Amino acid sequence: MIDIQFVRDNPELVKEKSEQKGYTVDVEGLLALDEQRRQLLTDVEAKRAERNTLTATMKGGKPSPKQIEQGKILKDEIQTLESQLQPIDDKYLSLLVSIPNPAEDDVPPGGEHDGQEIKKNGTGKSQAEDHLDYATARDWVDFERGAKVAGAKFYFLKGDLALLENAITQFALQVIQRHGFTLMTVPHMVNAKTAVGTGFAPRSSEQSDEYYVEGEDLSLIATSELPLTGYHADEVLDEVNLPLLYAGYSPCYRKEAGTYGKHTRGLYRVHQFNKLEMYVYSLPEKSREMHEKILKIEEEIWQQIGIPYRVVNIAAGDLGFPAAKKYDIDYWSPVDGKYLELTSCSNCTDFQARNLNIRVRRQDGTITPVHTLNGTAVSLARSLVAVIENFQKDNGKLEVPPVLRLYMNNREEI
RNA sequence: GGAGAGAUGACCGAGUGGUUGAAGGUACUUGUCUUGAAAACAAGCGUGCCCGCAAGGGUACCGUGGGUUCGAAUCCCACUCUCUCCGCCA
Repeated sequence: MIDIQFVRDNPELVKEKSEQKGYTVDVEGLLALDEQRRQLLTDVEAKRAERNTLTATMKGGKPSPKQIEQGKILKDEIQTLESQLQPIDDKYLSLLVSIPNPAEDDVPPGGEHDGQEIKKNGTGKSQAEDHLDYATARDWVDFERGAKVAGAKFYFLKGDLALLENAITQFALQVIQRHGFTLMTVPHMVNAKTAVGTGFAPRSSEQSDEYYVEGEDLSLIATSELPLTGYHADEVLDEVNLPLLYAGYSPCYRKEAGTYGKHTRGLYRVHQFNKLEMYVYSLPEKSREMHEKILKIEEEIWQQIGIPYRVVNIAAGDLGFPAAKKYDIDYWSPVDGKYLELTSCSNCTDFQARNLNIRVRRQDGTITPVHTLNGTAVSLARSLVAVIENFQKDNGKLEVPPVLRLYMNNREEI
């Protein structure tokens, strides 16, 4: 959630920034409730102070009937005030959490198509065979049987393609380990508190992309960002230990409801895929720098594998609720003749940390929310699409990118 | 899944209705002593929110949520988690 003090100090800016992200928020309503809430809180606390003073006079001895009578009156008054405060408090909180994290000033305005290309690397081929036809012909992927055992958009990877997935994972893991990330396996389900705190839609929401476990307070994770954010919930971290660099490896489960019409063929958009994720807990003043660093690591991975790509500074309207800034890396698709999203990294500033009460004790003794960042190292199903499209050889084989051969029994092609 | 025990501050650990935000200890910070360190001694040492320019004041918090009471860490109810034993099991 956003800092209420920031809203009090910058009501117009908050409104503007929210609209820029595509959210209509009731800032005036929030501030009015904030005002009411503080007034009532002051009243309640004054009454409680009265009660505390009264009970202090009754310590030990037997209270007189008169004292008890006075206590009963105070009790009623407190209850009345509290019952007035409760609904205001609830409404106040629901309005507060409806405000998205404002985009940073260097985020371009606009929506999905307004991202700003800030870099291009490598030149791609002009054409290639569609990855699904290519992989199916070689018996590397089986969507039909995936549908049989689970449903549409589920799949089996087989043989060399499954091995290639493993190779990409291993390679990426080596890269990020060199940069200081600690590998973690994580729970593949999280409770509502963690999911909502991370910024994912609550169970009741229509637009939720998560799978829920019936009868349990659990949802399947859409990314290891969820458990990795919850990992330090309700903790006060020590400044000397920051930044904390975690690498989460897990399957990601997504309903992908409402994505029809988007690029959906084959492995590009599926209900389940494995992902190696970088996650960072950072000092507030270091988070922008960390964000650039995560981007550099992602670039390093794709440069070394040899995939042509571009980097896009995502526009405000396409950022998502908790992110203040996001970079996507889009790979060159010779099949579609354009760039398609491959990875992304976000700076969520103190937004998730506020929700989940994750703070840092500074050297000077003050305590403040940390900043959290996440970035894809490799998102597997999609990485396979990028490699298949960009490494087809004339002899009908798929070249194994040189840096991956170490993890593929030194094979040069498959 | 069954039975039992438990959950208190950074940590250990007292506390079963009334100066308890919480004894005592450890750790930490500062000071005295010391050539320096250790030891010893002294002082300090939770978080959120509200009011206040500040100094400071108020309030809440002893797993979570309800309840009883003039008053709850302490009594009652529900839930969550941890530990031990049994069962099951990769």
